[in-house]
Amino acid sequence: MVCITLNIDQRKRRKELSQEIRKKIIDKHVKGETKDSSAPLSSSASSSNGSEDAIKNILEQARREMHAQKQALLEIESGSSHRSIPTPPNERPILSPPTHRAPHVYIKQEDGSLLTSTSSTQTPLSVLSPAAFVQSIIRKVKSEIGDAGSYFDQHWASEKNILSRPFTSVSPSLSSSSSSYSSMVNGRPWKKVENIETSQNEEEVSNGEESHKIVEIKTESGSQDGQNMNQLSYYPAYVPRNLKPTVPPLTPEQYELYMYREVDTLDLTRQVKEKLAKNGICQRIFGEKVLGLSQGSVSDMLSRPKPWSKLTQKGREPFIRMQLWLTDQLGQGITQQPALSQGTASPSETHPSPSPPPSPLDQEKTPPEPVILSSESIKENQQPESRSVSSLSSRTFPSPHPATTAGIQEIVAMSPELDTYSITKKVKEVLTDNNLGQRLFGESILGLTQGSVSDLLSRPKPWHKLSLKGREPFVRMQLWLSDPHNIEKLRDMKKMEKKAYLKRRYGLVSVGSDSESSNTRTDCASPSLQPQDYNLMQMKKPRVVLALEEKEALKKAYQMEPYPTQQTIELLSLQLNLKTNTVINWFHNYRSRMRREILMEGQHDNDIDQEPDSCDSFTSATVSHRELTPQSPDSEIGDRKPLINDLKHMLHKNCYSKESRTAMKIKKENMEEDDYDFTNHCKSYDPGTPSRTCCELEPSRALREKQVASSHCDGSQRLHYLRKSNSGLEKCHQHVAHDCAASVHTHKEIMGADMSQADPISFKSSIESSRCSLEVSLNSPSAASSPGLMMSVSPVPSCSAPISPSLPNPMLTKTHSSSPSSDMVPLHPPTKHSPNNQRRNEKMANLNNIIHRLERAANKEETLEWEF
DNA sequence: TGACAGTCAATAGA
DNA sequence: TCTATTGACTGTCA
Repeated sequence: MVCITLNIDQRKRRKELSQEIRKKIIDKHVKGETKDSSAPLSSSASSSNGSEDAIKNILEQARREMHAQKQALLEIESGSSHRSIPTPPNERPILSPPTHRAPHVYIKQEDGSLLTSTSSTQTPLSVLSPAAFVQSIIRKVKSEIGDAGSYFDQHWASEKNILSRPFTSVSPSLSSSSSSYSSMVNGRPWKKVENIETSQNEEEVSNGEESHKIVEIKTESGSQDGQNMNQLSYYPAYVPRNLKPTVPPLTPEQYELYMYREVDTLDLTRQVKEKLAKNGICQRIFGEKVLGLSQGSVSDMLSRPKPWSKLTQKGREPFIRMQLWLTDQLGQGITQQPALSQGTASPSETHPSPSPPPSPLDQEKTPPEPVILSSESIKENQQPESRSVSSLSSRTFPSPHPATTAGIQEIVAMSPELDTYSITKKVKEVLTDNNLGQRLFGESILGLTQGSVSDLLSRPKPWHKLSLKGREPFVRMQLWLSDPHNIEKLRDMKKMEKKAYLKRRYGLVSVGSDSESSNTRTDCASPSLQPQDYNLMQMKKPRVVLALEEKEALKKAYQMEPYPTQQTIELLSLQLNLKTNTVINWFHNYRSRMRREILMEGQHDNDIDQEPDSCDSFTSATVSHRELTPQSPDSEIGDRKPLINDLKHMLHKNCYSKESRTAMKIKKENMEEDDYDFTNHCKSYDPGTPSRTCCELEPSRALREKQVASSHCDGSQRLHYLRKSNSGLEKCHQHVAHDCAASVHTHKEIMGADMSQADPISFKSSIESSRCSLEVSLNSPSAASSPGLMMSVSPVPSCSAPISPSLPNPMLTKTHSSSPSSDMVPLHPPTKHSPNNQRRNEKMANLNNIIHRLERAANKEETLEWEF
């Protein structure tokens, strides 16, 4: 309950913030209409708006002052570490509207239909998430005021959090770090540690993870003293920082040169990326030698360049350096690498920004770097783009949606509700029809690994359940779908990947730039396996694979106690001989996955509900739910809408799953062994016709909705809910009367028997048996408190058919075998796929547990409402 | 600190 | 070879 409450609060909070952000953006864009729209793909501001300019000037002035102060502090202080400096609220620069386009977007309408629109006018939002937004403000302020010791790192640590992310440069690692930015770059702590332990020099170890670690560390430590940088890289993030970055900061004069010039950071970074790629320059080297930043920071900047207008002075520094580098005005050590073909369209030629004279600073920061390698760099500098394939994409698959490079997150933030199910469905179709693998798609388009893609495609969360970050992949999918050349491009990538693979395989290319580099481990990997790599491999933590019995035990434990106490966890770990962390992780994962799956399927069911053959009453109930649950932030019911809907979906799913529908279409299936929980219950049950199932399920849903309504709504809203649910029940009654009278009778009998056996307070005791979970729900206060209701239509129990996991339960078996009449009628006929049933059961358990907790919490004050 | 979202990546299965 | 599963992890939030 606590958890749910928190969710509600979080949702509320996010919603408020989201609205606030949207409002800001809208305001901003409304104000910014006069902005220079000619800037191609520019996310930089060209604010010509007077008031904005004034504000901007003030801010800039303030920044300059702060900068001066910081510089002074920098001179005074040395090696200071983090200091938490109280930060006054600061303004958040708002992005000028990039001119990206977000072509066809499937927009989920209120009525559930899809609206495909060309949202060329979509205005981006430079926001990661509402929470991140707020934090970024704080961090930004910190970086602005910044303590001297963490000035540089603070800058990027904060700034990059609000960078807009391009659609194209999709790197799994980067993508994964979108919201937090950190390090998601993929870290497997233990791996990182190993890397850290084993590598003495980050430049020697090109392991991607390690580089990520470096990213993380450097992000924390920021631009450090050059000589210490590498060393610091192997320290935890809390390592005291040095003040001096690898590359001395640009002088105020240099800032001045660019300060008021509009720079298309997007274009700039694109050019840099091209140049890096063409010249095979490693990001890490580039970052350290040219920008004075870690590879991660470079990667971030290149893949998610912040609009110029949003950059602080310090934030602009790297971009200035980039310009200098592009124009060969920086220490040209890097660009003079053999592999670097200077002829490669130096963007500088086209870059509008003036080229300030190379400063001594530049000379310092770009010492010749003979170390640079091509193979290594190739990979690394592709890493920001995306891994392997995506690295190819950076060259050959520039961007399926160039415009979206303005910042996918902006699009996400501004995106209307998308139908994730439809999108994923479509994507799956396209991928399948065109024989395009998930891996390729994921790595090059979504910036995710195959597993994640599979996950997303098969179990897309409802839009409203996704955080901004979580919505990103779906927006990318949407954008990709709208790209008329998406398939061709992906195919090209596939070819390129093949070529790269062949090259590598035959020794032409020693470094993986192909599929194997699909993970960060190969980023910037050295051509050959280093000794430390072997060490790493040896030290690699083996993946834990839980035995079936262990899983079953955990599942049972979960059904009994979804949120196990520490004691329970320890007990389980002892009994199962597992690490407590493994048990904890398992519970986390299981809860999360059950939740997600249920939601996803609920969403799917919603779609199906729209179909003619779906239950009218439920459809109406669904609609009514939507209608009744406005998204007003201050509305309790609104806040609870997701929850209620979730519950509804869960119930719906479990009572009316697609499997059941499928099964119904498929005819009666052979009951498999692990369907025993259903088959045993259904011996007297004829899977029957779809209509019958529908009838059976409908009441339960309506009933459950009623319960949910009772427990989560107040006043008139609750009444409304109840009316609706009653309406559904009435319909169900009708259905039952017409189509499944016999079945209903059976149900009644069954329910009578069942309910008579029900022990409302046998939560714990019921755990002892395998029927635990579902019966927990059945016997939950709400269920118990509405026996009449149960009796009248009965499907609830069927809905809550005993979950009894897959392991046979003597008790259960006995009960059902000996007393057919007491068998619960299955919600749906057993499906052909036994895992589905089992999964459904598990989900049911999950659902019921949730409901149970809700009801338990609401029971005290809502008791009367349960009966009607 | 716990719950959670999101993700990676090893592994299993088709 | 591709996809699905899933243990583990990071970062965020309250």
